[in-house]
Amino acid sequence: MSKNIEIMYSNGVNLSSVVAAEPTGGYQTETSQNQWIEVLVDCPGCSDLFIYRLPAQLEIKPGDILSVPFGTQQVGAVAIRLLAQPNIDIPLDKIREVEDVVSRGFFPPHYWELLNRVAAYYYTPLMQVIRVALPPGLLGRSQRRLRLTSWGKAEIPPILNPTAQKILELLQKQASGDYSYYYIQQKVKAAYRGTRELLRLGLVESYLEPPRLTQPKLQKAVTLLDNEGDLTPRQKEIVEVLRRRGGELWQSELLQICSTSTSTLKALVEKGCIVIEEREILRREQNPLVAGDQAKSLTLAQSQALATIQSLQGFTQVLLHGVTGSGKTEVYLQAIAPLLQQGKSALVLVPEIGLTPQLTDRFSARFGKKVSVYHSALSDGERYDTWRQMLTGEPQVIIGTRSAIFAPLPNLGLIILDEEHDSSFKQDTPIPTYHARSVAQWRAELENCPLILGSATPSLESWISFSTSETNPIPPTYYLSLPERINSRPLPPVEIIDMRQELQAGNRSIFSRPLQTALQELQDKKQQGILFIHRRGHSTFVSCRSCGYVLECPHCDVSLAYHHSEEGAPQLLRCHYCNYGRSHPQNCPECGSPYLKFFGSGTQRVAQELNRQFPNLRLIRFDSDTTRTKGAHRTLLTQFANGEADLLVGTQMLTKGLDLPQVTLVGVVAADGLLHLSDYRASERAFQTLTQVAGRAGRGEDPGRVIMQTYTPEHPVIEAVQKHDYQSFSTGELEQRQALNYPPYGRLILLRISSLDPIQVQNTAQIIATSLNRFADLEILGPAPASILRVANRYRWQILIKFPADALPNLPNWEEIRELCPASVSLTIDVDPINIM
DNA sequence: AGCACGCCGACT
DNA sequence: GTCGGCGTGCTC
Repeated sequence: MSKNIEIMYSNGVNLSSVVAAEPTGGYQTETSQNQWIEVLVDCPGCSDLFIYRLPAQLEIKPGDILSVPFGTQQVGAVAIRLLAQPNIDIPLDKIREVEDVVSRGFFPPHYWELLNRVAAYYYTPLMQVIRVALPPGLLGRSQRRLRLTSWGKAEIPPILNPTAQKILELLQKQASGDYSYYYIQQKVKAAYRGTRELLRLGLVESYLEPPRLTQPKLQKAVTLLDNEGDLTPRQKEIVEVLRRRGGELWQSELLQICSTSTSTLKALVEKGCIVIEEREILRREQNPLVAGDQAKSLTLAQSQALATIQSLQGFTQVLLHGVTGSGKTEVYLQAIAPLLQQGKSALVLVPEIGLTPQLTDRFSARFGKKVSVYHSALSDGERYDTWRQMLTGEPQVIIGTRSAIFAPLPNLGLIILDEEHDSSFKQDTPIPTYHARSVAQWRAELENCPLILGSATPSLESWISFSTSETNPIPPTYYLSLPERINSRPLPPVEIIDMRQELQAGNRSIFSRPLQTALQELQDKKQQGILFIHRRGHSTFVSCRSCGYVLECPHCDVSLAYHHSEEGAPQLLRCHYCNYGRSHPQNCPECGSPYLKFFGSGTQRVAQELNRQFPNLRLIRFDSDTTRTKGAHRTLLTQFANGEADLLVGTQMLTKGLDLPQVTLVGVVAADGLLHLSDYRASERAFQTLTQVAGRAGRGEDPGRVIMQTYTPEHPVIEAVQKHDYQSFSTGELEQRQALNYPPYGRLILLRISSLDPIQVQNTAQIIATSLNRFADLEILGPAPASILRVANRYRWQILIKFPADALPNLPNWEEIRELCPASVSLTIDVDPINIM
């Protein structure tokens, strides 16, 4: 399969020839011959290589990350290959010198090939791929800034033109009197006019700030030396403390322990008793200390799966299909343990940070300090340090989200994608629009190591490639099943409640009678539950009872969601697409009527309703509103685990691998919100989400139950979820996919076309679609406006290209397609799109 | 991305 | 005539 892909996509801009020079193994040792170096510059639209002179005294190897002068600025770059001769005919005096080496020794073996493959497959410039692979703050770029001169700070200026006046005021308001050009241009329109005036009058000066790069954090460390001199009692005391702590401490710690000051230490340095030196300290996320634990005993299915995994050699793929609560994590842990002994590392990818506290804690408990997390919610410094730490090659476990698939571990022994069906493994903005599962497959192939895909509800892509019994597939694939929960706990029974009947029976509450009873029992029995709601916020839209006017976002074609704030605080309407917010009006903006009504229920509304009906029920809201701050996930889950609440009320976030053994009740307020979405994956996603959320119940000693409210109880997805029947769901769904040539039978490429100009996008979309019609092998769907035409003032159209997965269609030259777009229209090519709304 | 260069319409 | 808007192209 992957061989085909290479052939299919090598017709684009072929960078593989460019970077095929082995930057990893065969470094030229005789660098004195090489006076020049070709680099890839971090600049949009510059996919060509640029040549630079090697400065004397600076050793540069391919793969090093550099800072180079580029035009008037300084930008980041990656060294590609050394040259003995400049290979293009440009005047020698135009070739500039490399400024500096920012980081060395990145790019373990095969890493280039991986990046190239991603770039080729997703039609993305290589530099964009390198950007996702690197931690932020390595590829720097200089910045043009403006600051007040002493003149400008003091002087009451002469009469200035209005823009100059505005800029001067802006700068004077700031303590340092210093802003970037970019910021000023955002704040003041036609800023250049004023800038020029101010520069001419000498009130401001413009300067180029060098790139700000993330730096290793240094801290003073105190080391004990052998020679005891003639010491005072106080000094002896300090030396003794140091000795007891192993002869080495951070200066700050030592000062605190001995409650002393640096002058005392200085005296010890002078006596030759200790040395103080700057040492790099790793910034890591502060994880609470977890008690160590031991390998747990396995069920039969678990140990069979483990035995298979441990017997794997080289590149193999495993689908670990384990029902919710079947103990996949324990299999991962025991699969990794021997690898670390062999000096190898493992990479574990998870969908979102939301579920990492529990998972990382379990990994930390087992492997201690060998575990690091890597995801975008870390600070730049933490990401940088974790990343650099990987380069040491120490055997370790990295747990991370999507982008961690690029973690530069030199000695990778195993890759695990947990919850592999989860759509957050796919990036849809910005480019490259990669799927971590595909990248993981390439990476496992290149590193020649096994890949484990774990899920209770495998994606149909994975399911089909593992269940079709091809003889001797390459790579070897294994389907491993964990059909039962650990300790023989049953899967929870799922009760389907027909909300139409509830309404007929006169129940107008958002809670059905069975759910109400269950909530009441929960309280009486002192048990815990989870309530799943499809949306956050309070109400999905606000409408006027008199004229029917719906409050909408001024920048997007969606209604505003109502967010209820704390008592007394202003009530807020928010756009869930562009985050626009405004206060809730007293009266209808259209007709002035004071009767505004809230429709649709989000987490807030449900929480409010619960408070009204069950005032003694203590609940925690768990959605992206309440988990926005760092560490909030952990805090809320800890509170819940400690029994400080009875009910966890939340969105999708609840479905992602939470393991809360005390939960006996799971309620789904309205399953329908998931079912009726207009893309071909809606059923698959609904099945996965509902099965996963149902799977949170009954994971501990007490049996669980699930109550699922719906208006369409006969829907096949609902029936499959009720029976915990993955097989019949996937069979039915695959038949439909096959009939329409949708994935996994067909492949898709989505062209997203957007612009601020509604007419121009539509025209461009039409032109592109027409041009695509020349390709007989491709099925072109569209152009069509996106289901929400306007988001953040951009009008969006799309064209879906469908073609058979196993054929090698003649694909368009995307550069030519791109040229059909005027400057104001942007085109994104999304290969294997997941979000086609 | 910046920043030059160069082309057009509204002013002295 | 010139100033100053903005579209186009280059950066080793």
